[in-house]
Order: sequence, then structure tokens, then C-alpha cells
Amino acid sequence: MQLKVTSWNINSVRLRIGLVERFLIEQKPDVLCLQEIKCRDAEFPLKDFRKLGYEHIAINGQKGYHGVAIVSRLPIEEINKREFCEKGDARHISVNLAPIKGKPITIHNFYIPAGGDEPDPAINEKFAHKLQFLDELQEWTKTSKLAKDNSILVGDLNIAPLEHDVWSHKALLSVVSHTPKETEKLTKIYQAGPWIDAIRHFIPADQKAYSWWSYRSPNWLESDRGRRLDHIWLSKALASKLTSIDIFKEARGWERPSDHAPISAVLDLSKSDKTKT
DNA sequence: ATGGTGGTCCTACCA
Repeated sequence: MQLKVTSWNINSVRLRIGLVERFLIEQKPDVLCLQEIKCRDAEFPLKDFRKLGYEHIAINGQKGYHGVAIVSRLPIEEINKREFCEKGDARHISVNLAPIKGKPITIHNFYIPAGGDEPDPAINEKFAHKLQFLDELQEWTKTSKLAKDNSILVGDLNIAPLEHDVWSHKALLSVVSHTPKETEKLTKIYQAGPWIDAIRHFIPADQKAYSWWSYRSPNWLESDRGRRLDHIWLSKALASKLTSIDIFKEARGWERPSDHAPISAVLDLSKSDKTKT
């Protein structure tokens, strides 16, 4: 029994529903976690997903900005949404899948604040918000089962934590998304889980890996100044089930693309729990 | 050092 989970910041699900359909048909994930759907719940294009067999859908929408959703071919038993920083932003949703091979799996989908341009919380309220969001996530990790049992955390975390998650470590140390203030907080959350970084499980830390390329570079492919802002983390119990990952860079080159590529992980849930990785 | 592009929804805000 294979489970393929994908995370994709779609930057308007209504505008790019054609690209989403193409991805679902060609890449066949079982569960697709979307960020920046940029619509209210009632405006989400349910029918387009249902006709492709994705009948189980959880939405935390918002007018114009942000918004996250999870669409699934597999039954969803429970949906939860958590608010952070008391701002009313739609930046989290989680689902409990019906047990697969006896395993109940929880998937958390996050859209962490981008944080604006100036990496100083004293003068940039957006960066202060990002840091506060990370502090609340750290607290939640401590007091909940977030990383326990069979859990998957995905999303646009808007942070590239490792040196080779950005095209130039040195140049980006002062650029929001790669500053020590953020990367240290994210690393603490990651270690506290503890989580397994699915992408880095297969791509060594000394090799470049990106999931996002700015719209502001017309030659994004040749210049390749990317960042790894999107992540798939697995709880320890699921780490031994991980069989492959993919950063589907091709979609960044499709017509009128999102600036993020979809990232996927495939788990083999029929594998023994005792398998070493 | 600067400006580069794109989405939402009407004017500026967010990324």
C-alpha cells in the first residue's frame, strides 16, 4: 500500500486549477496539500477535484490572501484548523485519514508567514509575526502529539533552513527566509518533534535543493537562484516507510505557473515497522 | 544598490 503525499503553494487555486488538474492526472498523488488558495471556502473549485476522484476535501479558506486545503482520494475522518497569533489568518489545516493497514495517519498543512523584506522584528511587523508564529508552533509541539505516532507535516514554511537550501548562503543570510533568527527557530521545532526531513533524506545536505524560484527573475531556470521553502516532515514512526521523494520542478516551467514547485513523498505502508533506514 | 513579477480586487496589499 503506497501513499503519495504532495505539498504545493499554488498561488490562487482558481486561477491555476488547470495546472492542478494536469498535475493530479500525471503525477497521481493520493493526498494534495495546497497553500495560498486565495479564496473563501465556498469559492473552492470542489467539482474539478471530485471529477478526478479526489472526493475528500478539507478547506481553511480566506478572502484574497493565504488559505490552505487538503484534497484526498482516501477518506478523511477528522478535520482540524488552528489559529496562530490571533490574527484570523487561514494558515493551518490538518486531517486524520481513515486508518491504512491499521495505521491512522495525521497530515498537517502549514502556510507560515513570509515575513516581509526587513529582517528586524523591531521595525517590521511582518517579520515579528513570522517569529511569533514559529514560537507558537514550538509551544504547540511541546504540548501536543504533533510529531507523535503517524504524523506528516507539510507546507510552505517560508524558511530555507540549510546552507544548500539557497543559491547563496552568504548572500541570503540577511534575506528573510534564510536569516539565523528564523532558521534557528525552525530547526528547534524540527528537532523537538523529532521529525525526519523527507527531501533531505534523499538529497544530501551538501547538494543544492530548491522548491521556489522568484517570479522576478525572467530567466529563473538558467540563473537558478532558488530556495527550498517547502517541506515534508515525517514522524519517526513513518520514517522507515519513506521510499522516494520528488521536487517536480517541471511545473515551475508550465504556462502561468506558481512560483513554487510541488514536492512529494511516497510512503510504503506495507513495510515492516522494524525496517531500518 | 536597485528593481525586477504576479495575484486579488479597485486601491493598496501581499508575496
